[in-house]
Amino acid sequence: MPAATPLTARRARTRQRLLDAALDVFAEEGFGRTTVERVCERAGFTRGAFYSNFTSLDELFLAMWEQRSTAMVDDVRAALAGVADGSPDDALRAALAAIPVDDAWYRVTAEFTAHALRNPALRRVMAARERSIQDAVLPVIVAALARTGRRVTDEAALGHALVAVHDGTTVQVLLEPDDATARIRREALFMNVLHAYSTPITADDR
Amino acid sequence: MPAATPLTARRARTRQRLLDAALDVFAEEGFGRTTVERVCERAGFTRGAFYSNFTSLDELFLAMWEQRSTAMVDDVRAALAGVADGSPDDALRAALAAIPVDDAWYRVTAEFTAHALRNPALRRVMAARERSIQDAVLPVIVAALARTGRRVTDEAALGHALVAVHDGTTVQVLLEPDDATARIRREALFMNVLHAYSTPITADDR
DNA sequence: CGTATTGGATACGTTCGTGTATCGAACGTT
DNA sequence: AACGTTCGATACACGAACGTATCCAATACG
Repeated sequence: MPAATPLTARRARTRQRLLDAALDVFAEEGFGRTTVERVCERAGFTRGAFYSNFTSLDELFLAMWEQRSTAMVDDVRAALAGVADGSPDDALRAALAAIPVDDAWYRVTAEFTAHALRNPALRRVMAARERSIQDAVLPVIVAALARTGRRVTDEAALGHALVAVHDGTTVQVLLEPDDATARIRREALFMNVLHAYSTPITADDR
Repeated sequence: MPAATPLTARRARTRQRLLDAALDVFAEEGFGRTTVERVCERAGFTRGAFYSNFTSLDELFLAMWEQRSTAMVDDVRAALAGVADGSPDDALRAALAAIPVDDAWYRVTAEFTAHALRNPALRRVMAARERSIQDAVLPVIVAALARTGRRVTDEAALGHALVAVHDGTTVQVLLEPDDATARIRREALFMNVLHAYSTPITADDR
């Protein structure tokens, strides 16, 4: 008889269904307009189920966000790791182009970020995520660049630049759903930034 | 006796007070959690005043947003126009660094953008703003670059890249309030992008 | 200076979401 | 197979925000 939460299989299932529903509803209704009731009905439960699994909507959101956030980082990391020892620039460009542009996830993240700016504790959560993105993605980028014969000059600066470009261009792509130009410009900007923050390794280096 | 809205001086004053209050409250409470009541009490009115000036909270928000948005664009344009015929790179860099990073405005815009992705009409509003930014800012940038001896290769691409970098780095600066590094990185990235999308004009050009 | 009109305040009924307290049913353990 | 435990449903009381309908006061106009 565990003291806090037994966490049986059944419990885990409904918890996950609530988490999944949360992403959908938060994306559809918006961060501030989301209610406990709608999340529950989306998950096929009543509020009773919710209150026996979470204590507040904030708690549910945070749990959902952490889960999805780490999953996203893993996805990106995997996509970039796949570059391996292929052809030079094009493989890298293709890998960057494969980074998913997810409508629902963007909305949730953007609104949560805005919200986090009001709350020191949440701001720390966002800062931590930024760090974990850097930690997970940068090594892979550096390695991929090395395979194309380039050495990164300032890793931290490159990391932040890539995140900024990613975030900034994601909106543009989403706002122009049927304009392929946006995606192309995005990829080009990614490559330009990679280029700006690295130098070719020549034979006489070092 | 005008048919629609007489728009007397008194009316205009309370309208403006409501618009000003709207920015504050939307920034503080968030897009979804903002209520008519709070906006009114912030402006020093009751709901009666509101409903005799606007028909819905959405209408108030849009009016406020258009007003502020064009004001912001004008500010940026003015800041960049000031580069005039000064010293080369540094003046441009200083001008870019002077672009305001406004906490409240960022929150409002970010949340509104997320919301606009759900509504075709609003999405068009955002797209129009993007265009007006390009139209207002690009010529000034191109001119400033020309004074430093550089010619822009792809104006549209540069415009979108600058907006993306602006948006992406603004969050980073706001999330790290007391870290000067973020601002410096921001400026550096701006300059790198300007550099990537332009070439030096040499004597043998053309 | 007086009167008509407009702008904003007050009062009201309604809807919607919340959180708690209670109850019934599915689970798994021996 | 029976029984105790846990999970989720149902019922309830409360509060918040909305939008309208009505009323009083400030303003503009003759």
